[in-house]
Amino acid sequence: MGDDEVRWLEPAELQTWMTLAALMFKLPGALDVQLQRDSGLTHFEYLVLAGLSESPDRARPMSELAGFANGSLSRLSHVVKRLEQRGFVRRCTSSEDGRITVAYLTDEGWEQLVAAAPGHVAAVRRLVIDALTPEQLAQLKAIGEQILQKVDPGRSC
Amino acid sequence: MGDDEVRWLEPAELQTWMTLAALMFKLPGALDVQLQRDSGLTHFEYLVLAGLSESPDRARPMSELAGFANGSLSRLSHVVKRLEQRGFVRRCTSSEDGRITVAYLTDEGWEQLVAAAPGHVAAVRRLVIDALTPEQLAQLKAIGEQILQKVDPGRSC
DNA sequence: GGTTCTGAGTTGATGCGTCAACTAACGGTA
DNA sequence: TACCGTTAGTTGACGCATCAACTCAGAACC
Repeated sequence: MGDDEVRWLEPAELQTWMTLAALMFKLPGALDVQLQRDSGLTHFEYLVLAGLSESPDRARPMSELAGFANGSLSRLSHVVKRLEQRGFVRRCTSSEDGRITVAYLTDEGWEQLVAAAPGHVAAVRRLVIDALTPEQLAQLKAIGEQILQKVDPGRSC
Repeated sequence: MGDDEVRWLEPAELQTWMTLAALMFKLPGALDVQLQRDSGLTHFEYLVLAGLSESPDRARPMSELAGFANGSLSRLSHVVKRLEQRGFVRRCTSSEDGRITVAYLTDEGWEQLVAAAPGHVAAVRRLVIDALTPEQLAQLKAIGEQILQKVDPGRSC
């Protein structure tokens, strides 16, 4: 930083930060465990399938899908390759723009998602939604958006 | 689950959840990038060093350290091995209980931490603390604790 | 005092994410 | 149409996390 004057965290700030840090470490793991055990899917893989299922024709360009699932294009490419090998997804290059690859959900992929969704939603409810009051949910949304603004400015433009 | 009646997420709940999910995906990455670039440390490695530095004698049993850094014992073991190879940490078995391994910070480890801390704290400030009002910080702490209660009941008992 | 049980820690194989390097296609310019 | 820069996507090597299997030390029980 080049500045000797460091503004260290005050005790209250530190406590909040440690709580958030613990949350970031443990919540993803808890969700992955449930999904992996009950459906053989990663949370990221689930988001990929969900992102496709929400789109018209169950199809979406890779870049767009990567943005939706909060991952890099490289990561998505690897994951989609594996999902394709499992028969959940297929790829074809766009006829309009030869650079674009559109991934689309197969019927098996759809069924896999339908089978996985109830358990996943239940886990999200149990761990997050039902642990908070409606007021806290609103607070959390605002807090999350403000932090994301700093972390990743220029998303959803 | 075994129940056909699934309580799906309502739109507001879904939005909050997607925001939190995006946060969980991106905040760890952002912090790791800063630490890796400026200090060659992972966030987890940083927490390990920080956990040792806060302890009397700069030493702590592995299990305790794993709890502090929010990781499994196995993960910690691998990480401490690497940190030991880099000269930042050393291990020795406790004289009181032969099962316990205590890790302790070397002088080089201490210097590494001191060098890394300002940049890391600045990143935490910039991305999280300064993005929120004091009121929101208090809200976030409560929210985080309530979720952690569900995710990992029986921590800090 | 030997046997079993539990808790602490380590290890190696496997699988996933990241990074850098690459291919290929489009758009513009001459 | 040839060249250049840009954008989309893929690939392979490397590093880290996870899981299961293992070792070893204390506790408990008889």
